[in-house]
Amino acid sequence: MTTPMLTKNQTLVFDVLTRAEAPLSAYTILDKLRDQGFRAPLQVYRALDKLLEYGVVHRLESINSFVACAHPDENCHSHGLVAFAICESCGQVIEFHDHEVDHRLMDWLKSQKFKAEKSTIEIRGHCAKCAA
Amino acid sequence: MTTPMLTKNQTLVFDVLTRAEAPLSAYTILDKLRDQGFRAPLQVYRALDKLLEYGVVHRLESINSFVACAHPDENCHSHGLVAFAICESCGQVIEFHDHEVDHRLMDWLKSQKFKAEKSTIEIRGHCAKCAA
DNA sequence: TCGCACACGTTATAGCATAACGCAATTGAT
DNA sequence: ATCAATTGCGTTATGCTATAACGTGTGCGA
Repeated sequence: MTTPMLTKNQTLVFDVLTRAEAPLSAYTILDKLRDQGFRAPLQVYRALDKLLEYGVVHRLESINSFVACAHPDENCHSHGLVAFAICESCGQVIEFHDHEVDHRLMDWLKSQKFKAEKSTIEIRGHCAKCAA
Repeated sequence: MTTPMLTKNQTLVFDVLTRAEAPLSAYTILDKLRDQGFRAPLQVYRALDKLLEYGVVHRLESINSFVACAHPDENCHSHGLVAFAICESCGQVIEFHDHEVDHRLMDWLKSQKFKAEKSTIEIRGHCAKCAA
């Protein structure tokens, strides 16, 4: 799937996420876009839904927040599983992909005849800088 | 760490989770315990916090729910990472542990000098029965 | 017996997410 | 040209998830 042209709201939300240094909650995004005319959470959530669908934004389930994909040009959906390391001090997120982990998980799921659809792999802790 | 004696509220919450066939939200637990005198969310959350600390209950971040550990007798915290396959039809959860995946993830984190503290691995999809 | 730690109860509030309505613009088939 | 279907948008209201802040009671060691 190739990413279609983004609408005005989608672009605004995506830009905010791209500029952010750390994941943002939907309500934080809303606040940052009030000057651009955003009034209600739904405006943010609707844009996010699409951006997630296009694979240019990721949702971090463990912190109810959203980040721009680390490589929005390629299509993240085709990379297999995505994992995240989230620093609890500075908020920074490192996104990574590991085929070994993918295969191993997929094999296990297969052995259970479990049809995987969505996956969440999130490690919380402290990044190199903050752990010092 | 060995699990200490559970308090009354902790026992009530743990029993509800143990009897449940699927993960429960905190508010669902609350409703199930109204007859036992529960009135407020905090009673549930406080018990859950302890049960999570003891490792006899897991939190499923991607669905804001809680499940009893699949093997509460051993100590789950010493098993390395825990992963879950969550069926979106029947709600059933399969808990599993894979050292290969652990190592692989841990190696990667190490290479980034990232100090891991908590991990979340959750796969949503359809179980063997429901995928048919 | 004083002080501390801990579980508990209650009220209030904060934070995250979606339902349901209606309008406007676009597209594309008839 | 026109109608129907689709999609995005705006608004109000509501529901679900989680915690803050206060106070009470109980047990236990110094």
